[in-house]
Amino acid sequence: MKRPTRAKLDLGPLPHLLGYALRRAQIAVFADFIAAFEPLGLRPAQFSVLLLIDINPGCKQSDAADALGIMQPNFVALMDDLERRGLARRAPAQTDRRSHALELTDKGAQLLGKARAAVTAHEARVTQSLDAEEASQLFELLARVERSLQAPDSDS
Amino acid sequence: MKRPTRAKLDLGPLPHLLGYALRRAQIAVFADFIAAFEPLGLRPAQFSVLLLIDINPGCKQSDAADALGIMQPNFVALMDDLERRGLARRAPAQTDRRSHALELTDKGAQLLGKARAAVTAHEARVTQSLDAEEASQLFELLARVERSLQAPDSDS
DNA sequence: TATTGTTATACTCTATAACTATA
DNA sequence: TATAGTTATAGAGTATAACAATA
Repeated sequence: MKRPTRAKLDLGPLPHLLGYALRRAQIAVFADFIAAFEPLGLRPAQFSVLLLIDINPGCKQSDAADALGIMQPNFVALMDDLERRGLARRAPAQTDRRSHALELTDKGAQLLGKARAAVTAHEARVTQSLDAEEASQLFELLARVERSLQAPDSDS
Repeated sequence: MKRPTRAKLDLGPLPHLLGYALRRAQIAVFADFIAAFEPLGLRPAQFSVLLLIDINPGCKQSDAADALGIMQPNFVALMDDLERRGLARRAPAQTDRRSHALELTDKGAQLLGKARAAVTAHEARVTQSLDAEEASQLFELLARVERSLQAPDSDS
């Protein structure tokens, strides 16, 4: 029972800074996600790529990276791994010989099925403390914060 | 004016996953913070350490790391940098010759003054799309989500 | 024996420059 | 001249094991 006797320090205004509160909540939610998806061998980014390809079959690699906010050079290794594991493939694009049309394999579609079930359970856990109205309010406020900071210069 | 002609893909259920929405909002808020604090030479973690030492002068290094959720080995380099820049120091602790009592230098306190002004302006920017009640609601919901995921086993 | 701070290390994520092959 | 994909690389952030000094 011997507790480490760790003194709890005063965090001052930190918990009232939006960035800090967001970071703490995000870390907690991601920890649940990572633990839940570890048996499937999927990290959050890998899951989002499989999902995106399933919804947009044949999409270009650069469009996929752009949609998920992943830089193209970093997306290459991600796709390499999914392809090596037989979950997705780079098919040749019809019109442009430079680009790849991304597709799920049958194995990838099958894994994504399990992932969809896991994500439903995960989502139920991380929103367990919120009723439907509160959850909807939280998403609304998060989207508004993000949108208000996006491209303050709309002329570009 | 020639736009890059980037196709906008369907993100499917991703925006309705709490972890994804949190991550997007957190990245946007941190981008504002990082840009605002770049002139002061402070990253988010460095600012939080200076703030914590100011509020808890003489605190132990391990307590500071624990309070901020930073692992002790990683905190060492953080403190090394702040000490090398003359912003904070490791004073010898009175009762325990193993531990350090963390303190701000005058220079560190002075920089923290500017940082407090910068953080006030930053906070006003990132909450500009929310009224007082909405901001308070957002903090409440974030804290509740985090707390509901913390230590599901309270016996440890 | 356990704790404080430290070193060494490794893995993930992120970011930029430069290359190739196509357009 | 520009784009799609790639390589190489570098920097943060984060994680664990093991050590010396001290309790």
